[in-house]
Amino acid sequence: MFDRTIVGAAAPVILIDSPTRPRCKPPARIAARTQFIFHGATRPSGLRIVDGCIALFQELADGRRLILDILGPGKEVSAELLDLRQCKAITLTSTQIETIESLREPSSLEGALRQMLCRAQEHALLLGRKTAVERVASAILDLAAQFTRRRRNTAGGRATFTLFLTRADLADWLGLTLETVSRCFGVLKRSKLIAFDQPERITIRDRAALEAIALGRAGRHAQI
Amino acid sequence: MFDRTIVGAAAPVILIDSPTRPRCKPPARIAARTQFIFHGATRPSGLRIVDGCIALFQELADGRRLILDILGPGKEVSAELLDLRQCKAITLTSTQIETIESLREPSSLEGALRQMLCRAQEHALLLGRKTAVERVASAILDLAAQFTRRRRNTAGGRATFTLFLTRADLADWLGLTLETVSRCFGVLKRSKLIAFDQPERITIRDRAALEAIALGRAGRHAQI
DNA sequence: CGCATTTTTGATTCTTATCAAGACGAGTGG
DNA sequence: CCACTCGTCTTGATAAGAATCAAAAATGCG
Repeated sequence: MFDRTIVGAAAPVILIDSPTRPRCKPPARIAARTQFIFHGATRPSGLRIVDGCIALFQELADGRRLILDILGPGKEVSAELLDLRQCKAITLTSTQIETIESLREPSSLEGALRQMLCRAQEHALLLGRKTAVERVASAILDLAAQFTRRRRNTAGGRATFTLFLTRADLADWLGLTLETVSRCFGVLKRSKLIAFDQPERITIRDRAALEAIALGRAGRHAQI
Repeated sequence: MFDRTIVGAAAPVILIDSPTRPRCKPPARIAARTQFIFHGATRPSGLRIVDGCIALFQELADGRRLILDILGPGKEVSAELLDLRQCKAITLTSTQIETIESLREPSSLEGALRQMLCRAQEHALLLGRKTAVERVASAILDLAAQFTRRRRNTAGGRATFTLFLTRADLADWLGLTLETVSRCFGVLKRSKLIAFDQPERITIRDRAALEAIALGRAGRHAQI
């Protein structure tokens, strides 16, 4: 129940409840659904996601869960960014990370903090004032930006990407239930704003319309 | 419609739509409901709230508003903290500020960012996963911590403070409507967890119970 | 092939939003 | 001093949106 595995040489990363014990020399690959927390007391030792997906989340006393942010390739995680709060991290797919001991300028941490705060504020607006469909549209656009691989085939606003989050993860991120998330995907699919055969391979078919909904430009009671 | 007033000597603060033109030598007093934005391009010039209350907020395309944070005495505001996003600030009561050019160590900004992020994450949990009553209970506790004056009379968890926010402000902060906020105040009042004669002078009568609700320890369907 | 997990869909309930009206208080001018 | 207005707060009736409960498809895996 308390499987501690150190990632990296002197890296202050503790893995708990890890279903596997990944090789932990950076760059390391961490198995999907591995929960890990950072040991805050030690020296800065940032990690950058090379490939994969990590969710930062928080829990309420009775188990209600909220995913605070979804981090994709290029995003940084470190004790300084995470230890603030009882915030935990979990990989949503097999994830490759690299240490970034090298670029430890003071500006780096501040920039990362600023970016996280920026995203947190945007997400607060989503949670506080957007409808279910607007939330899902926003999430799809955010994830498309983070996880769409090749630039080609992105013409006309089109983009296809892998959803590393289950409907339940999305629900915990967007402050909804998994059924509502599923229904919103259905609505957007039937309206031909998105397309998917497998539930985790999403294609954006009409980015402009999706953005209009996500930003509330379509109005609160848009029929879609 | 675009009334620019510079606060402080070289302070990069722009007041727009200010109903009055306050004397702007720091420490300055700003009238209630003065909206102001910071000019981000200039050099760091933080402000600290001496007395009063400022709300940071954001708007959606169709006018839906979300207050991101409520700042009381001791809290800092600056271009670095605010410029991130189309986030605006407004005083909720007559507010006195002081410049903090003096303590411009690099650590200060980072600490302030960290604190804002911490509060933003806590608020995200509130917006995403708490019920209306839980949100109002959380807000009351937060505001009590920020705005309760004297330590005396705080025995037994009791505390009385002035609510600078209207029910509509609270609604925009908590992702609710003003009617729902009012009803929740009524519920908490009838349950004797809080008391008030004037709607803006709130007394906490049972802090422990309020905390239990705020933290979700009472369970999602608590009868109160 | 069976089993487990995830997703979808349907029926119903519950919470909160919306719409509406009245109460209260502060400020204004006769 | 008293109507009058304005803004805020409270309360009630109703509606809408999302949650909950339930069950059936789809998918992946050993």
